[in-house]
Amino acid sequence: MPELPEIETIRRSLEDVLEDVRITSVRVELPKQVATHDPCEFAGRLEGKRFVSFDRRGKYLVLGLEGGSRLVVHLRMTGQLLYTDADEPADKHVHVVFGLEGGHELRYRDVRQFGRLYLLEDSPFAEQEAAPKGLKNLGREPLDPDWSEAAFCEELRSHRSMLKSLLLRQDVVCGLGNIYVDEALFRAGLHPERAADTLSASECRRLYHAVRDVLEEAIDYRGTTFSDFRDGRGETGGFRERLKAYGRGGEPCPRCGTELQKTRVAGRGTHYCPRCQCPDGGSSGS
DNA sequence: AGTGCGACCTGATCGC
DNA sequence: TGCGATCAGGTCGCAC
Repeated sequence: MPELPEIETIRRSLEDVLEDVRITSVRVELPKQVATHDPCEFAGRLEGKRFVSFDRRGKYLVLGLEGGSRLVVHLRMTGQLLYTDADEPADKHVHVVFGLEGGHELRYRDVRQFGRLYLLEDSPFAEQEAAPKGLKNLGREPLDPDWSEAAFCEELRSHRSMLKSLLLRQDVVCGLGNIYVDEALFRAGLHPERAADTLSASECRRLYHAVRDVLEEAIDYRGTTFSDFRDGRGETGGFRERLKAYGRGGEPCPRCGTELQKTRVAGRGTHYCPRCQCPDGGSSGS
């Protein structure tokens, strides 16, 4: 569930409270959540280090530590990183606890236990065996100023797959998940099952801007909370009520009033307007 | 190259 | 009241 806007929101909220803060202890209660080390070694390498940088790559959070190592976190579906007072009670879903100077803790909480923590070195991710494949093969950052319309259109035309599958691929464009793919396709007026290599130049352009716009707006609203997403301070996001398609199957399309459909495309729940996003392309004008 | 599916998990929800 | 089935979805590995 947490996608680019949610990870970016967490990144910012952690930067506010963790900059130059020292880790005093590390407790791993569910070892499988740490992918790179056993609990003892993980703790030993982190204790005493300060957080010095806060970055994001796609859906990965990259926390830089004093000395150059990096704590990389992928939240998958239900992972949370929560900054709290140490005396705040923790529930059974808190699986890793970083004790911090000043009586606080950073807690990794994950109901479904799909998320992973990686402790990596200073060198490029691609050179590290322990780095997750997905991180090594990450595609372009959709909010990078260097990500051009032309590059995106060329990429689209080189694939025959459905738009939905393609936009979900992190090695093509990183950071999109099920929610923002549906939203971007709705905004662009493109059917999720449309073959990528059949898009006209103007359709490519619409999709490019739809992706960027929806991500930027969602960040402005601090992400989308369906059930699990919280930022580092435990706050929910405000973008949910601004979603136009995702989670709205059966409701009228906000643009034309036709009933929004919920189907399954590429194995995912998919929400779209059968009129505004008609399959043969069309010019969904306005 | 692409597609589809099972695996990994728990909790919420629904039908009976 | 409870029990089983189903769904939710990010990523990986595998089969076709």
